Amino acid sequence: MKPVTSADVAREAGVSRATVSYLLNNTPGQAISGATRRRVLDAAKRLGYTPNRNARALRLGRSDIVLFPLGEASLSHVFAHAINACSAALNRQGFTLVSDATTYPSPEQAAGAWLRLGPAAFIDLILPADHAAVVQMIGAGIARVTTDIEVPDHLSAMDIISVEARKLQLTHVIDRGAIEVVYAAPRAFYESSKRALLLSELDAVAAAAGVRLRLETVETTPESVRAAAKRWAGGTCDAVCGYSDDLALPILTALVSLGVDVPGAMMVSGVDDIPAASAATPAMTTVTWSVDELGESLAAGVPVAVLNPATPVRYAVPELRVVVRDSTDRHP
Amino acid sequence: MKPVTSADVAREAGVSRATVSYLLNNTPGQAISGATRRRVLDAAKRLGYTPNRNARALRLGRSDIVLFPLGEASLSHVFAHAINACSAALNRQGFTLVSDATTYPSPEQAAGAWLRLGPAAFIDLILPADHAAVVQMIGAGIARVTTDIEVPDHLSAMDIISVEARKLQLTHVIDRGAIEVVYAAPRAFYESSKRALLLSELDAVAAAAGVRLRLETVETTPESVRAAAKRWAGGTCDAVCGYSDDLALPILTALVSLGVDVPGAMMVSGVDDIPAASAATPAMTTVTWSVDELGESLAAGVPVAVLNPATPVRYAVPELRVVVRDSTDRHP
DNA sequence: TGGCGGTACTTATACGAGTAAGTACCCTAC
DNA sequence: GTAGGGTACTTACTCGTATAAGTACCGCCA
Repeated sequence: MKPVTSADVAREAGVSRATVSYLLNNTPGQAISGATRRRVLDAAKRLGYTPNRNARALRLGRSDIVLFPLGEASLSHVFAHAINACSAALNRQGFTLVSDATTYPSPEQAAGAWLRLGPAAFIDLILPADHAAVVQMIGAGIARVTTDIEVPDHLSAMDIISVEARKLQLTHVIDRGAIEVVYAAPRAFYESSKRALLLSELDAVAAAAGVRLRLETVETTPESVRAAAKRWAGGTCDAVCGYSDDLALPILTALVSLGVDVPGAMMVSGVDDIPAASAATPAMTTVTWSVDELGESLAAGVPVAVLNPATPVRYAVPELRVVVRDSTDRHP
Repeated sequence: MKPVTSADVAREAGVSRATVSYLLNNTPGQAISGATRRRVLDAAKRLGYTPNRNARALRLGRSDIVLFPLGEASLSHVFAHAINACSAALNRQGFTLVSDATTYPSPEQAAGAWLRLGPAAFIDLILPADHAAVVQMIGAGIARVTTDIEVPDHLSAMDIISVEARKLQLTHVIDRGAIEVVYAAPRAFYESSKRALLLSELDAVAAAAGVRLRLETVETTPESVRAAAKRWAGGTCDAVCGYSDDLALPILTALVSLGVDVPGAMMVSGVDDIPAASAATPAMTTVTWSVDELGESLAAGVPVAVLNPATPVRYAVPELRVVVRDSTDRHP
């Protein structure tokens, strides 16, 4: 069964291909009689005509694909919702959002795969500006939609947002009266390039508040978490900030099972707002951001960017906020 | 800056476009001299030539895009890894895997977006066979790669896998000596179409083992989880199976904080193996499946399917397995 | 010396859409 | 009665690639 082309529709309706095209795209400045219009629309529907995407993209010189590289962030609930909102908005405008959850072995391979996809635009949230793929895509005339955040070399906007989230997380426990705070993160983080920035920013927050901040390496394993919890239970610190909910939640349950009073003796908070955080005992405080807003503003930026690929379109990132729950519910 | 076409390369190398095309695709049965080969390759590299994806797809009648609709499953860690494995394998074969994490308001809208994307093949794991999008895509000649699982109407292969996972979960606690089991799931599940199948299958497992099985509605909220935990703590059941780790983990911590001995007095298990499950106190038993295998076999199916879109390619689903941890570590 | 076969190309066409430019017809106004 | 202008179309070309069919040249053998 051959796909139906506009020529088939034209033949069926007894008109030329041009008429079909003008009509279906309702091109301005083209007069088409009511009778013809009806015949053509009827034929198109009867044959089940769908325009060939590749032919159209070839002719117009651009596709309707918008690429959203996700990288490691793919696992986040926050992102999943942002993508939904963004995709819905883009569909309304005739674009197709493609989110790529693949983590490529090298920037070059990512660039290859993404260029092959031939998107009209890409959303740059998790990529550093000097990433090989970004450079190549801009070179290929693909429109870039990015944040209005000032981003240093080798870092992505997401890295900056991520740092801001952790600053907010720390500020929150300090506001709630923490005097000595432990910051717990997995080794993988301490070895990543984002480390330096986050550490200096956190130190600055702690110093400004006159609070003692200690960094510790804790893995998402029962042994590591339990050993850490035992240390802290016998120590002097009064708040633990986990690098993510995935880490903070086990820490919370380990402390509770050791008989530590949370939040009375020790506050615990995470980042991400995974579903299990809200229902934990005690419910865990975490940091999140309003994502529908993000999806909408991403989508809004795309048509603008596509019409003028040379200048990147920048959108505002929605504000981060602390979801205050029992695990830090202590009044200073 | 105009994109470089094969005509540009041909002019630069002083040959015809056909020669460039034959050479770059190393078409069998075409003789090209060493000198020409070098000139063309050199020109292509110097100009930075990349074939226009849309033109190629138009000419060949198929694109190199493979679509993987994710739906609600997008949140699962298991999937994220399967996608990575699959994408890597497909890249090696010249395809681009596009995973769509969007949850569309209607099957028709999903169909629209996916057809616009114009994939050569799609991976059917989360879609029911009678889904409007599946029907339309097959009608459009898009190759379908699917599992060898027998799937009833209105259900997807993922639904079946999901049921098998829960059967395994239940079987495990029964093997460990459970006598009276509570199955906890959110209201959303009980209202979904998968409900009937899962419930009858679970009942069959319980009946065969002579075990009492009770179904309860529990939401992922602190109130709901705590109320349920309190009920069970004062009751007679000795195992709780949560519909997902997101639900089971809060249940586990709520029981522990009520002083219930897990697994001594009550076993707890989930499904998905989220990171926090492994590090919880006690570490939580869950069900997962080996995903690299899945990614590989999906990828292997694609080239076959693309060459012969009429007959769907079926791949075997990797086996589910219980990740046994402390929360069910009791010997019968 | 003419024909055959191989090498190394080129010419020409198709894929399916969008759109500028042309044409045929009718109606109105001078 | 014909020039002008609108309506309702059609013709013809274009996008960048793949490939069937053609051509030109060389060497070899009968």
